[in-house]
Amino acid sequence: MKNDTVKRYTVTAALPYTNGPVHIGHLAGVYIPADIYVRYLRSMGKDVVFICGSDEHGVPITLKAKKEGISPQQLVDKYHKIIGDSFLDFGISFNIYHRTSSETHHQTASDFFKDLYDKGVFTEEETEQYFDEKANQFLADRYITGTCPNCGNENAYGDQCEKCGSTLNPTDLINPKSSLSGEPPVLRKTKNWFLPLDKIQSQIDSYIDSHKEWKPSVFGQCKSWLHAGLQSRAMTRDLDWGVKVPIENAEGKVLYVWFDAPIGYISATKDLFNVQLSEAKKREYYLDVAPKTKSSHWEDYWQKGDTKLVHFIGKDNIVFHCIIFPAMLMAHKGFILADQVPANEFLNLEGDKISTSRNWAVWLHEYLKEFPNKQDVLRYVLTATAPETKDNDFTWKDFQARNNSELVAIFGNFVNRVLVLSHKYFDGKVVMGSAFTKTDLQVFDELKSYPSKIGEAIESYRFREALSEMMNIARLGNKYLADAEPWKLFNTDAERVKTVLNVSLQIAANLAILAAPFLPFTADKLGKMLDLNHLEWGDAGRSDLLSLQHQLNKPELLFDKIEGLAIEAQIKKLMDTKEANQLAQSSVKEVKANINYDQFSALDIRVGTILEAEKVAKTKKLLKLTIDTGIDQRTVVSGIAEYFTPEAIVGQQVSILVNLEPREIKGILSQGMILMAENSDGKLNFVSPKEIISNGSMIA
RNA sequence: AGUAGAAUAGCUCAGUAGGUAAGAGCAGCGAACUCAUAAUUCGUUGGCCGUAGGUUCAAAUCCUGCUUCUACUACCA
Repeated sequence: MKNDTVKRYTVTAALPYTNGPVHIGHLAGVYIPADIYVRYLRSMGKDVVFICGSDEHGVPITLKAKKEGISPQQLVDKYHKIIGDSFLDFGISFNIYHRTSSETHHQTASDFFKDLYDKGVFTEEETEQYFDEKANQFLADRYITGTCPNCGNENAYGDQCEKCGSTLNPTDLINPKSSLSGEPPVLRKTKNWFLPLDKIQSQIDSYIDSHKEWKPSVFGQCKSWLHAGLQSRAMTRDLDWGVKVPIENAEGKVLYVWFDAPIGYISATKDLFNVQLSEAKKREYYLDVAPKTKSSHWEDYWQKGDTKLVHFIGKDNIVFHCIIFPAMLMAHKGFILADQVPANEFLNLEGDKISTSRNWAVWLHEYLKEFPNKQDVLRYVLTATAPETKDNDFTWKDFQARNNSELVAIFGNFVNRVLVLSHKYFDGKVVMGSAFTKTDLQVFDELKSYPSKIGEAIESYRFREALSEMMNIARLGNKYLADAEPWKLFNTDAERVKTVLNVSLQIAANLAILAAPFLPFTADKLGKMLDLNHLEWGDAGRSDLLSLQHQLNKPELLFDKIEGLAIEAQIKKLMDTKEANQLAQSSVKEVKANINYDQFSALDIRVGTILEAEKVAKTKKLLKLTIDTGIDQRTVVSGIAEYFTPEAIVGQQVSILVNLEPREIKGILSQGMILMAENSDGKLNFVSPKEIISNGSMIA
């Protein structure tokens, strides 16, 4: 969309799922870039709403609530507050932080569904699903476990066996068990409503094709889906937690969370302008003041063609924001579609994937306790290392280095030296001496180029680049001071010194404006030190922001050095987490039921030697082994390829169960099973005799 | 396993309508300076542009294979 046709902006940030607090990955990938973008637009005087909220439905919420022994509502209440507070603390400037469990949302999502239903958009399908009679609910695939028909793993999930990697349907499992009650589930017929994406594929095709300017990863991901052909997708679920399906005979059914969540953006916008909202609700939604928008109708932000809609998300939600949500909006008619979807990649932490369940994360609410008032440091580091084009790694050492050698040394130091000099020589007054020199004018010229340079980078969603340009202003200031050397001139040419400090102060004043989208707390502090009134982007570039005789306040340090000790403490904390995880995982499994001696002696386990080994084509984990068992030479297929290369194990002695019924795996008849010891982290080891023993020896 | 994206200096990243000798910041090294949180400024060392081929007068850039990482496919948000 061309900028001159844009009248207003609707900016959304992915709704965080409310089953845990938010961490640095969320911040770096979604909320900081979105916030920079919005703060910049506001500073440009644009009409913009910035929308977010808690995504509070779905199966994992109900399970987590059960685990904690509280109701789903209590669970989402708890995390809504934690997450909302974190965003507030970090200066993520949402106009509203709404929630999908709200009345407004239930009504909006329900109406939306009903509208599509009445238009005959959905198809109905009756399928058989596993049902847990004890828990009285249908089971998602992931919550059914059983024995894998391919490899015999007893803990395969309903959708996949993690041992042999095969894709399963829940009905494939032998002895299925509900992970809710532990009882065997029964099959029950159930009806669900499907969005026939296949029927509107051509519309989606042309929508995506009209956005070749999207990031390669986003565009590519969409093309990949379209290439494969869109499938009909169920938009309802058999569950009691969520937005009730608003039609007859749909008891016990709710909207699929990915149907209801994006509608949450719309519900939030409605409540943003809802004048009837109580004060309590306003607090709950982090809606303190009326938004500075030109319109007070939510429709303008969702239905007018001159509104630019931008979704900030992580790469895992691309399909929902670029295909499914647009498909829903197209089917409903009357809504605008996203103009940009700047999806970021993922942030890793100290080399490992961030994981809520493994507690491998830097949680925002914990960070602020350990680094009080250092929101901007984290904002800076996460912007500088944002995973804009590929996954990136956050390390505490890098965090420290960027604070100490960039924020402290370049930005903080420049501001500090200017202010200290001004107070030392001129009692903190803005003064002017001899006329500007050629050098001064060149500095002003360069200064003038920054607002548009930074603005263009932000508007192109290149926040790393924008940030580094902002830092170049501080660099410019440091260099100017070093070249002009006012401390040397003061005794001989005080008039020149006055001018030099004037120029330097104007640079600092510009910094206060241009740093604001990235470092709002710092910009604010700097503004106070300079006693600047609220200035906007349009003022930046000027060389007269501070007028003569203007009194500056006492300088304070903008950033403090972060010592190695604090960093080591953080690293230690992570190492402790790692250890705790290993301990938790290595907790010894329960003993199985007793067997009698006959059952034991029925097992024929022998010592054998691997003669040949080769990878089974098209599999990740399987090796085809030829084993000399002493009795014969036979073929065994074993799922060990992730830990052993074929060359490395030829000649290895192993224990082999030789009287296991043969089974065909990937078209190869496997006659027996190699005994493996499995480590807590899943690593496998051969169970073999310490010394070479003749093949065929019995193990008993 | 398929589909898509990615791989450039120790670290974080720029760099494609193919074209002079591959760039920046940080770290490292050397020097200057002292207003400043030993911060700053100047200079400088680092790259077979993942790997093997191909197209071309010319390839980091285009094509193919391979390796590694990631997401999605996977009614799990």
